[in-house]
Amino acid sequence: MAMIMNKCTSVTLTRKLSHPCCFSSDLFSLTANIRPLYPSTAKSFEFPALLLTFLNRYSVSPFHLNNANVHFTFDFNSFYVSFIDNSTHKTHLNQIHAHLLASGLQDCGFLITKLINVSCNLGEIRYACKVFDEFPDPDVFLWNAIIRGYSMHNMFGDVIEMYSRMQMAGVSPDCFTFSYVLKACSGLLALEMGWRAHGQILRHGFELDVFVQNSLVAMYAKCSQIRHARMVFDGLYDRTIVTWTSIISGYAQNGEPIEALRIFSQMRQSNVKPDWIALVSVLRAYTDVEDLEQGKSVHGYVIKMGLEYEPDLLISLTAMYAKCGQVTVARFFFNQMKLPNLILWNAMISGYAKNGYAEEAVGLFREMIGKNISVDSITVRAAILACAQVGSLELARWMDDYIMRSECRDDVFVNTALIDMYAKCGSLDFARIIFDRTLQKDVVVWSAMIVGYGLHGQGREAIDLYHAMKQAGVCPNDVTFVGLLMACNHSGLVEEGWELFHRMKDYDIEPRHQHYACVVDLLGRAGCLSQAYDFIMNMPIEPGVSVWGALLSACKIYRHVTLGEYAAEQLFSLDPYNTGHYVQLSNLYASVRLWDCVAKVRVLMKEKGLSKDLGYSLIEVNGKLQAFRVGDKSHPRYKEISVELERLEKRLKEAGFVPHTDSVFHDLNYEETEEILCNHSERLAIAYGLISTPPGTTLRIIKNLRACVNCHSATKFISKLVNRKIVVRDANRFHHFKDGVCSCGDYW
DNA sequence: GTAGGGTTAG
Repeated sequence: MAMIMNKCTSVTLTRKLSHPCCFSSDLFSLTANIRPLYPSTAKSFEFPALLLTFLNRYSVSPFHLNNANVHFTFDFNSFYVSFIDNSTHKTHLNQIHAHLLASGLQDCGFLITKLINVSCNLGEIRYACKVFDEFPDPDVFLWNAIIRGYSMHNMFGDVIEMYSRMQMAGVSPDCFTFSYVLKACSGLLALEMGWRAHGQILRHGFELDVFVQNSLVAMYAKCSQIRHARMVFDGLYDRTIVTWTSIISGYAQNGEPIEALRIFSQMRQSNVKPDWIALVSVLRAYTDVEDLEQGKSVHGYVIKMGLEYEPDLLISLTAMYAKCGQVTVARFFFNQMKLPNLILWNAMISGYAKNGYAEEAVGLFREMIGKNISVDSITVRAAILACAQVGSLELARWMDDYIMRSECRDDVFVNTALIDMYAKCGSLDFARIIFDRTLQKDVVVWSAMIVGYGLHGQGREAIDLYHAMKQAGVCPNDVTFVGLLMACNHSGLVEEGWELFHRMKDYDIEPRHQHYACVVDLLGRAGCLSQAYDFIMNMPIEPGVSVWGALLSACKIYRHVTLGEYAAEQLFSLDPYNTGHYVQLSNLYASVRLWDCVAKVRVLMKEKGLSKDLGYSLIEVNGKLQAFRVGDKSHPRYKEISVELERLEKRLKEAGFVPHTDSVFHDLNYEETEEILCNHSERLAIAYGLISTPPGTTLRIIKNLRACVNCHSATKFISKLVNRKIVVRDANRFHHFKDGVCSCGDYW
């Protein structure tokens, strides 16, 4: 065997190999000959395997080796490339690096570039940096390699820093550099930087590069500049699936799912076939608009394309089903997943929470914690939303306690959700504690607290907070005013509410349906029904369900049948399948004893296949929620409850309580009516609360419907008779009963 | 060696 050194970059090997069977041992001897040249590397690598790869590259088969004198050039660069490519650890790279330096190859930039790329692939970004810094005069490839390393590890700040160092070093960027830089701008939401990069791209003449173009579209979309993204997109002649996906997801991310879907159909017309990432974006848009049918058809397409095993696409499908209310289907997918990732957990939990499956949401959240799966602020927010729905203060306390010990404790979004949760679970005091300890309160934090006060009918506190908010230099928004107007309504501050409504224009806030509905409610509460009607007629926007609903409520309170009928007509045409409107009208008729009309409404409902929602009340005792339905006798302690109920009834009568009979749905005779009223679920819950808690304990009740006049009146009496605070959350708001009065001032 | 995706939403 002969070995001729050809300077430092290659050797030529000539060898006559004797026998077919000896191939591996021949390789071994070959190795043995090379080894002294490279003592350090030879020790650490699977040298023969590498050499075999190498021989293949030069089309030297074992056959050749066995039958002829083999004569080939051993190229050192390729040799190093093989070594670098096959490295699996930093120590390998370090040896090669040392060897390169020792062989005088340190100037061979492309090998160092390779070394840096592989280091970065192995996650050794610090090491890559060290190698980079030791290289005397890096070219654009080397700069790109180190920038790529930072980019692939989402270290976008470092990408930008290296980019500016590169510019200072006087090295011109290329298309690759700009792809990385734009991606970093997207990641950092650094629009200013993105603008500058765009300018430089034009100056360098890279605006026609498809990668650069796609990166620009994505950057503008991520930085909420969807119009600019669109301008770039519209200017493109060649659009790849990546371009289309960027603009589609851009619209979806910027809250314009309809436009996203419009562009998707354009894409289909251009005969561009979607891949799984494109479908993920499309699914997101259908998820946002909660279009189950279209979502399902995407699912069909996924199956047709054979993409149903793409894990991340399955996650999007699960999220779509969960958000569109198909939680059982979603759960099926969820269960199929071997190792659900955080996004999937979040999609499932928020799907449950959003669709009223609060128990399931909380259960899944507990499961995550039990399994030590790390959660993020999105998980926590979905769980908080579920707790707010459940309405259990005990559960709310548990959630709060968990968050205090987690990394989310200073997250503004999480704290806002906590304020909302406590308010909805009946405790403004705890809501206020969260509010007070939230640093850097933004307008939404202030608004959440104001809405909380509104929910509980504490109008004065809401208005005080509004002034404090302005004092703190925070500008109110439309939600703030919804909270304020609601607060005024719920506590009878008619003048103040009217005044606040007119302050909205000082902040350039266009009133929306909710604001108008609040004003109608305010006027209605004051008994100014014709003013309320005029106000509606002069609205600059078409009055919607909430506005007519407010008018109908007021008509019911003041027994104004003709106006009430008019409002109901509007409601029936806008929202024909909402049972509540029919019940309201029926109650209005009942209040003036127009039993024929009550019957007519009942027939109307029957024709439309509607039935009155079953009322139920929940009461929390020792952290457990107990449900009571109207006339429910299934409770294990029903006997005791009914004894207590009778006792209460007797005491109520003695105290001079006269049942109101006009709020019932049926035109029954007096005795029957009274009995049904007595069994109203709220009363059952109170009776149970009284027998299962020590004297003086506040009773907390949650109802699914609005409070009825009779129960409301009775609960006022009871609060005085038994000397208890009773907090009732109905479908609309909170009632705090104490000493015979309710915080709502008898208007709700 | 470059570009595109998902979970929340007061």
